[in-house]
Amino acid sequence: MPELPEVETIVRDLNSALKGQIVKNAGFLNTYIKESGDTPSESSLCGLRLITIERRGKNIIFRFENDLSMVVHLKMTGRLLLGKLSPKENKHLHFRIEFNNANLYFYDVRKFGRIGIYNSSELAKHPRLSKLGPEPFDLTPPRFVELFGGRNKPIKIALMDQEIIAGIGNIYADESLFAAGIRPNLKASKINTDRLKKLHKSVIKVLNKAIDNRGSSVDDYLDGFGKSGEFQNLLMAYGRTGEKCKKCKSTIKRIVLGGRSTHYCPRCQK
DNA sequence: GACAACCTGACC
DNA sequence: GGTCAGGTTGTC
Repeated sequence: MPELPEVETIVRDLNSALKGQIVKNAGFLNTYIKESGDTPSESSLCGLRLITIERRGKNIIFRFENDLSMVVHLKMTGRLLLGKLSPKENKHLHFRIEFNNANLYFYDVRKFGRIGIYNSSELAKHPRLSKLGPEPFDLTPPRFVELFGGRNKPIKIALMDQEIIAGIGNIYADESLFAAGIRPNLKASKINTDRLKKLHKSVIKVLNKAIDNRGSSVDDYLDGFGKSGEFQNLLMAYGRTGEKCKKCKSTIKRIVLGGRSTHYCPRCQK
């Protein structure tokens, strides 16, 4: 479900509500979503202070005292929601933490999401986190060009590759490429430096604008308070197959790349 | 690379 | 009944 802007929004919401609180209780209601490889049990969080919550790519990392971290990946339909009261029975509720002043719930209809608890040495070896590429906002234009320049694969596939750059998924790959005027299936190696620099600017602009609008609620995404985002109303390409391009009035086309629906304007994107 | 798999639900 | 869905991972 969520990509960088959605995860960033959730992390900000949760930090504002939970930072500094003490864990009273924590537990899985369904261990199916427990990440394989995590070792300390969830009960070891009890009594610990939540130092802060961080985002790394699409991953959410809760930092607790005692060198413990909890890693959450929401995948397609996962949600982290705050609540004062216990929700009534919900078959999609899989994990909960009670803090002294609020509760945090993990819901996931499709059960693709994962939660794992690690100490710092285990966290350093985490198979997904340890291989993650740089954060988009940390990249200079030359570094961005270097990262994508020689790649012999469609630029959209490279943009969504978490080991090349972290946090971009299907929506923001399509939107960034629209903003840069680049066809999603163009091989990265065929794009000259100026156009790659333009793409870098577009990625940053699109991600920032999406964060400002609290993410895109196309299907399932809700923020930490259970509210929808607004960026779905501003999408130029994603999900607009057959509709008129907002810039040139041509019809938005759909192709499949890397097994994912890909939307672009054949006139604006070359 | 392409493709299926992991799951459930919405929609045609 | 079939298709599709903000993701990742393992197998051709």
